[in-house]
Amino acid sequence: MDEPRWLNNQEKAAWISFLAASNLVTRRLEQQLKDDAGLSHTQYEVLVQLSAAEGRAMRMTELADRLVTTKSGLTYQITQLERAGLVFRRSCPSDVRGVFAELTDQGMEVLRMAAPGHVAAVREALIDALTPEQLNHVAAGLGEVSRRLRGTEAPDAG
Amino acid sequence: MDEPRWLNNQEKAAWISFLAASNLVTRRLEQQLKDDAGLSHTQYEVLVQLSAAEGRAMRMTELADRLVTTKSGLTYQITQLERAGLVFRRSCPSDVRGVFAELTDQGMEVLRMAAPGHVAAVREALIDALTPEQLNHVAAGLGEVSRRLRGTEAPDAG
DNA sequence: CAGGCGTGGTTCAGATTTGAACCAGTTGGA
DNA sequence: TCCAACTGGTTCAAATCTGAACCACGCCTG
Repeated sequence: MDEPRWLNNQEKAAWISFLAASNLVTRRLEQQLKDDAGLSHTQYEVLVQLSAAEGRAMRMTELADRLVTTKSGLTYQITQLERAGLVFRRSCPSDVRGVFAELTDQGMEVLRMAAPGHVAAVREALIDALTPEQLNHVAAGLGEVSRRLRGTEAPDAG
Repeated sequence: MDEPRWLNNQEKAAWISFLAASNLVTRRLEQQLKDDAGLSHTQYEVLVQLSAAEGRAMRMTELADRLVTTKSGLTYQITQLERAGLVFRRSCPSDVRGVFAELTDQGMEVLRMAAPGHVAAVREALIDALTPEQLNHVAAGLGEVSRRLRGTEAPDAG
């Protein structure tokens, strides 16, 4: 068995800052949304995606894919949002199995109320912490990382 | 109420790639560790931290801090690891309230077995996806982000 | 030395996530 | 036409996470 290629100091630093930033930012935004809008970050993202979609509606699988979550996880969250009146399900005309999640007016309104605070938090946590040039470097790097991972993604199990 | 400073396209792209990369990488590594070593990423990180610590032991709070998790979450995971025989608790001599988590030989061994596969996965997901220069840019940016967030962190509630 | 406050960890109930079935409908080829 | 393989979503039990209480002890001041 070959000696694995351990990380050198630069690489280790990159990895550690990636992990830390990922956790810290996630945690911070989760907090902010919960406090200010009573939404989890996942829920907020659902609203955002739907609000930008054709007819404010999107298929479950497509949505799960965008949010990088599992089918069963999304089923749960959509049920919650439906209960809260922010979203409703309707079946897909072209495929009986399919389900659309559609944003309600109330959902749109909640999103409108939540957005400014959320954007401010995103700025504070990430955007305004960096120079525009730094930000572009980060975007380029992480964009590449995402593209690659999406390409070799395992099929969803749930 | 002032119009919030919405994100421009560059900023939006940066934010989206950050979120996607964060989720995708996390998910991928979680998967790899579970499959190859039967550990969650949190558990793996506990072993890593302890293995690098003085006397292979660390205080609970310190550990929770490093892992960017909550006290109660760590309590749970340490209990799991203790059950598995990879870690044990012992009390702190200088402060009766304090608890040390200490790595067992078996824990060290499990870490040794898991590390190569994990490092390979980290390389594939992040490190080797980028040029060294890109990687340094990313590290610099995310390092700055982490530093800031750590500075203004809310006290742990759990 | 008492009293009040802060800290270190744990406990607990409730919310969420996960992956493995599972059901139903769709598709492609024999 | 028929059937096997696949896809879209849901369900379920088990694992994990979260935050609020809680307990016990350290620390500081009067």
